[in-house]
Amino acid sequence: MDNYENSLDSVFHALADPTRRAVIERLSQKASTISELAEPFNMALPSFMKHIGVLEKSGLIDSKKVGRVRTCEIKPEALSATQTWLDEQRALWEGRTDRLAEYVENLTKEEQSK
Amino acid sequence: MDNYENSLDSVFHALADPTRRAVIERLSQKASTISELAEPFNMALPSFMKHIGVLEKSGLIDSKKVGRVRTCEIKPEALSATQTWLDEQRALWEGRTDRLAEYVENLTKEEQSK
DNA sequence: TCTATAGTTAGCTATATGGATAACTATGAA
DNA sequence: TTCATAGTTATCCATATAGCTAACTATAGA
Repeated sequence: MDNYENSLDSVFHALADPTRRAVIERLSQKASTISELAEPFNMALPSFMKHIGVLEKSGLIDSKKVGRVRTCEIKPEALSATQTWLDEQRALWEGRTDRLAEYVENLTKEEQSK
Repeated sequence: MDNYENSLDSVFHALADPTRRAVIERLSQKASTISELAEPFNMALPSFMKHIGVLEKSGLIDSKKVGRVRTCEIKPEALSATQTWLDEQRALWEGRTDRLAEYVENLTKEEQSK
């Protein structure tokens, strides 16, 4: 199994592309075949397949081929790793004693930039 | 302001690098100068500065220079965008009627791969 | 058995990324 | 006013990424 850091690298990288996020959005709703997933994209199939490969290597999706049809499904556990990391950062930030002062300062800046 | 999709692209991309995540972890605890942030990394300063640039363009951090010292601080709002997206995917997945069956299937697979 | 369907494999290209060094600017301190 | 500190700018390089086309394999259906 990959270590936690490597997995964060590959999961965040996989999510940094709109095509791949759209695939995840589809697969969050239902398992789908390669053709079904590729259909909305104006992209050659081998190009699309690279995105599927990136998602699969990151652990965000899983796929199996039955006959000539490959079906993909999401693996929600992989999303959890990123959520955990993000929650940790937020917890650190929220635990800071200087948080309120900073937050007010940010609000002031936003107000000024309007 | 960039649109939501572009911002997800750049925020996820920014987080897909261990150096940049380490910077975020530090800044979640306290605002710090460039030198302080760069110190733990065995990397030339201009290389490190590129990471700071990526984080700043993504909106994850902010910086201002006073005298010759540049101080960076985290902007936790930018983390929220990714958390929102991830929560949405999880909600979709959790709302599925076939969820339980899939979950059991995954558990079975994990069991087999032990 | 022929043919269409559903992917796959093998290359090619342009651009982006993550690193480096060298040389520079600007500021604080002695 | 000289010197060290803290970044910055300009260039360069190797590798990774995201796209393409062409040609292929394997299977379902007529």
